[in-house]
Amino acid sequence: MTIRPGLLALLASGPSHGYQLKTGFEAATGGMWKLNVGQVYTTLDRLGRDGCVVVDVHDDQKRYAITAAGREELESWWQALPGDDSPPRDELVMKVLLAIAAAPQAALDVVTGQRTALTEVLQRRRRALRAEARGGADLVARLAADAAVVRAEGDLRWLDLCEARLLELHRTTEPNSHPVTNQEAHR
Amino acid sequence: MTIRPGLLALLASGPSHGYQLKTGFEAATGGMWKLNVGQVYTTLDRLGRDGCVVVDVHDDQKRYAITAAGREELESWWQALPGDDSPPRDELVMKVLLAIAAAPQAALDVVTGQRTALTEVLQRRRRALRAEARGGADLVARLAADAAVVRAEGDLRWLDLCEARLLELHRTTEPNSHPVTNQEAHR
DNA sequence: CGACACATGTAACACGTTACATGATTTG
DNA sequence: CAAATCATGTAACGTGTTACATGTGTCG
Repeated sequence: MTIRPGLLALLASGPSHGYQLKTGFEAATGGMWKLNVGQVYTTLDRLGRDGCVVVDVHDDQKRYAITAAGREELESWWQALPGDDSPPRDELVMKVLLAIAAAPQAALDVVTGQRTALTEVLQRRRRALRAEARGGADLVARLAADAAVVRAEGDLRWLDLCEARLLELHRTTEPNSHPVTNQEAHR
Repeated sequence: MTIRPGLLALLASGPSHGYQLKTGFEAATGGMWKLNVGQVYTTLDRLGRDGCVVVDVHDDQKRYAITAAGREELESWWQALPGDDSPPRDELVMKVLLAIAAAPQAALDVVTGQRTALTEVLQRRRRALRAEARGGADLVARLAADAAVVRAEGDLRWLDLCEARLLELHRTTEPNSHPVTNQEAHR
């Protein structure tokens, strides 16, 4: 994900300079996404090159302001569905699919390993969520915690599905003692 | 996500050359991830530089083989939990959080817009999943379709949560007057 | 023959990450 | 005064994306 639309979003409510955008971005994402300031400036350069922002210098400081083109690009981003154009490319999914392709009988190990690890993560995230609810955390922090929990729950459900399908496959393909071409199985 | 561990996974079941890895990778991911061959070669170069693979030339063709160091890196990858080290950085989450920060009153529009679009995507994915189940598609394709459905369902549940929280916030911060109908805004 | 898959690359660009350089202002 | 924050950058690197160059082999 690019910070480019994020900068446009922040600029939509008024011009500011680079450092302000950095702190604003980090605040908006609840501190989950720490930015290197350098990246902000290079991205602002590209935005300027593309006509999405304009600069005016005042008192040795640069103020960046969004343009009509910038608002247009931002509006498209608000409406665009993430991952609609590009396929999932989800790392967990890729890992399991590659495990199946590379070492079918080891794929189950990967699935169960991921599941036990993810289960712990989920418990931790649920605890964090409850703590925030009790502590009266701000909206952003709570929504982020919710997203993390929902994501982990979905991943776990999918891993269960993977296990079921893999077990079914093993039952049907090797009822007993079938010498699969796959001997080594990493180490 | 990097293709680097994917190449190692494919090489774990035997040496092959670049083009073979490209087609193998695409096959393993059910055609969801199309590779440019050039990327395979540059990644193999780096893997060679890092001692994860070795090359031997035969008949004008290069065969890449995984090394012990490569198997080690691969094993770490199998066990590593995606996104455990790095925060979520989920684009949908970032979009909503940035909308809240940049234009609180427009955030509800973004949420509902995303939800209606996502609902359609989910229906489409469910249809695709049923079609694959009927058509007896292969394991990889079905698991990928399952993942897409589970992901969309989770995102939708989270968007519902966002809407509820935002509505609650609007009720408490602007007690009367605006009855929260979420048209227009932005601009 | 001509199109297409096989096979190996290089070049240019966008973007994220890390690190570093430079100076002003604020504050303990 | 020293350290932290504010403010603006540059450089190097990994990686993904797109495009292009250059051959061989195969098949209709």
